Order: sequence, then C-alpha cells, then structure tokens
Amino acid sequence: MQETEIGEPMSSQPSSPKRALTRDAVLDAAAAMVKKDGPRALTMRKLAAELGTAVTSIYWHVGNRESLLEALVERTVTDLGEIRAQGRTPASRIVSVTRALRAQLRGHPHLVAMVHERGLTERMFQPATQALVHEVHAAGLRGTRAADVVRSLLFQVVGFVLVERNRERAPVQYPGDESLWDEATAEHDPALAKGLTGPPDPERLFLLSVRAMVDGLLGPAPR
Amino acid sequence: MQETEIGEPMSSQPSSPKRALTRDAVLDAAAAMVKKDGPRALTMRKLAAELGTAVTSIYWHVGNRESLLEALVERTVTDLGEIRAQGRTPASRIVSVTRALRAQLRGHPHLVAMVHERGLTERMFQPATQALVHEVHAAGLRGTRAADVVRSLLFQVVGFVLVERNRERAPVQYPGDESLWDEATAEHDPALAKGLTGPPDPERLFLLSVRAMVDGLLGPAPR
DNA sequence: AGCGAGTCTGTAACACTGTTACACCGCCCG
DNA sequence: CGGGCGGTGTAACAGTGTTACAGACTCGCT
Repeated sequence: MQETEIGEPMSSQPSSPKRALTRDAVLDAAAAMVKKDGPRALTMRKLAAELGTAVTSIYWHVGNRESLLEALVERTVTDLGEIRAQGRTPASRIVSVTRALRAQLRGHPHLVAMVHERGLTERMFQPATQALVHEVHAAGLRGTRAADVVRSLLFQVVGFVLVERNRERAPVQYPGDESLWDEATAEHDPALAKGLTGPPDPERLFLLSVRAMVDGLLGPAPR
Repeated sequence: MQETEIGEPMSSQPSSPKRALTRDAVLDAAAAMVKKDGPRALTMRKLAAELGTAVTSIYWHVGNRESLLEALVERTVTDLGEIRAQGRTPASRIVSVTRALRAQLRGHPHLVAMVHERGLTERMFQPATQALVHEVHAAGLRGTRAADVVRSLLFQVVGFVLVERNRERAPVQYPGDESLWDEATAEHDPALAKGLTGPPDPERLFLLSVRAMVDGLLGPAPR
C-alpha cells in the first residue's frame, strides 16, 4: 500500500476516463455500495467494475477486503462526531444522550452490523460513553457504581438497535405474529394480545425502556 | 425432498460403511459442525465429506444450505423448552425469567447469531414471552402497558446477549481498553476509569440492568 | 421373471467469491 | 537514455453454493 497521496499524472480532466485511482475513491465507491445493498453485496470484482478498473488495483490501494471494510467502518465512526446532552434534569440529559446515540446508529444502518461483526463496539461508542460519564457524574454517582450505570445504558442502547434492525430486515416473521396470540396464550387480555401483535413502535418502546432503566439506575441504592 | 421417513434398505449393521443417509443424520452432523466452529464453517462439501457421501445427497435431503441452517435453528429452538419463573415477588419472578432466557441463549452460543441473522427472534422467544406475560399480569399490569413491559424486557435481554456475545468473540478491542480512560476523559474518577477498563462482569451487569429496568417499569405510572 | 417407478447417490460442471503471481505500461529522476 | 517506482491488467488458484445428468438400488406390479 502507498503511504502518501499521489498527484494527478497528466490529464487535466477532472473525472473522465483516465483519472488516476486513489484510495479515497475506492473507499467512496465501496461506501456507496455498502450503503445501497449492505456489506455482503460488496465484492471486489463488482467494486472494480464500478470504478472501471481491475481487481488488482483495488488490492493495491486497500490491501484486502477485510482492510477495506475496516477502513470504511473507521471512517464512518470518526465522522459520527460527538454527542451533546440536552435537557435539565440529569435523567432527561442521560436519556437525550441515548436517543442521540440511537439516532446516529440508525443513520448508518449497515454500520451497526459491520461494527458488531468486527467487535469494534467499544471503540465506536467512545464519544457516547464520554457524554454518559459526564452526565452520570452530574447525577451524583461516582466510581464503580457510575461505571456500571454507563455500561448498562450502553448495552441497552446497542442491544436495542441491534434487535430493532433485525426486525426491520426480516419483515415477515415466521410464523406470522397473528397466530401466536389467541385468547388463551394472552391470558384473556385482548389489549395485551393486540399490543404484542404486529411491529412495535420502536421510538416509543425505546423511550419507555430507557426511561425505566434510567429511573431504576439513578433511583435507589444498589441491592 | 422426501416427505416420509424411510426404512433401512438391507444391511443390519447399525452404523457401518453403507448405512443409508437420512435427513436427521445430515442435521446431526451439521449441528455438530456448527456447534464446534460456527455457522460459517459449515460448508456443503465439508459436511458431505464428514458424512462420507456426495454433496448432492445433502442437497437431496435438505434442499439447500439456507434450509439446512433454518432446520437447525428450528430444531434447537423447539428443544429449548419452556421457562419457569422462580421467586416470590413479581419483580424477582420477572428477573428470574430473564435470567433463564439469557442462560438458554448462552447455552447455544451460535444459535443466537443464527436466529439474529434470520430474523426469527419473535419465534424463538415465544416461551419466554409467555412466561413474562404471566408474571406481568401477576404484577397487576394489563393491556398495552403490559405489552410494552414485556417487549421492553425481551429487547433488553436479547440485546444484552447479542452485545455480550460480541465482546466474547472479539477478545482484542481496538484500540486497547486501557488507552481510552486517562485522568482527563474519566473526569478524575479513577474508580470509574477502572470500572470501564477491561471486560465487564456480564452476570453482574445483566442483573443490575434488568433489575433497574424492572423497577423502572413496574414502579411509577407511564409518563 | 421382467420391468418400470421412485429413491438416493456420484461425476462433473457452472458461476461466483477472495486473492495473488507476473507481465506490463508510463512517468520521473539521475 | 536507462532504470526504478507507482500503478494497472491478465490470468490463474482454491474454494464456495448449486445443479444437470447419469446411474444404482429397492420395491411393487404385471
């Protein structure tokens, strides 16, 4: 792989047939493909075809497929930027951080799965963790107790988004939702059966569970 | 694919060279391979070699790879069995259900990822959902409120296990944990820095967050 | 006994994947 | 002018899922 950026060799045309290939151009094209059809659809040959070049050029610029995906993840993660808390009470500020984090993740749908598969979770959530640490401190918690709270919240948000994405990707559940909740299994609570049938409202569910968890975590002393 | 079970053709030897191949034998071998090296290591050719047969026989018995994995998931899910709650207070009984669910999932490490990738989450958690519905009812909640609570808890457990598995699979985080939390980023709280460095104790963290969430969910009225 | 049908297996191929050995081309520098 | 370096292209290798097709084997019927 080359280390430094290269200058354009000869032609002065900005984007025409014989524009020199750069690492960034490869990453851009790869990012576009991943954004459109997911990481699985990114094959080295298709990428080369998209760029109008040969496979080996791709390899020269990015090493191999794994490095390419890694670079992609890295780039998106650093582009995410930091997270600012909003609200007045510590609890509401914490909730706002989790909402911002979830929004960031949902803004890059494929990223979540990619980061998940590569085990880069910690790295990715550093900014959010930072913000959470600050707010938890502001709420008066210190030391291991504070660390536990932060970690619980991070697990909660990440897990929620993972499950949420899963549901979106698999539109038809098997067997169908409706067959699962009849009179008996719902214990004669039709409203509950209705509530458990069909897709949940993720926004509402997320707020509900995060608020519950924050209340539970900030409230009483640990048992 | 054949529909009915077949009898043994001729030989009376139980497991020797020319034992007829059955769908169950294929599933067993596949399950063993997945259990040992994960779903990715299951290739049709390796599976055929393991069984001492040809690839096409596998295809005849199970259709294709996707169906094979699906059948595997299906079989393990139905084998999981139901979940019984333990404890006296509704809160502790709910917590016990979530713990049992997590234990089930952790008992079949690869299953979680497979179910996740196939979007069979709902199907898989039917027994746990059932138990949770019962306990939430016992706690005095009904209708949509109860449904929300159940769903929040399921999301929580599944998400937690997903994140937890992720951490286990990727032993070396990048960059290393220790470099992330110095004096400044930890806001001069060394105990917190220590708490956030290195792998968490999942058992403790799980209990903590589930209890917090249960407390928050069962406690005050929804806002 | 013959024969056909259904069940199952093996050979060989197709299209596709990531990856690489190797030849080549064009530019810049000495 | 010549050599090296940066970058590209051709063609191959090994491995993947999948399937068309030709058989083998067993059973049941005539």
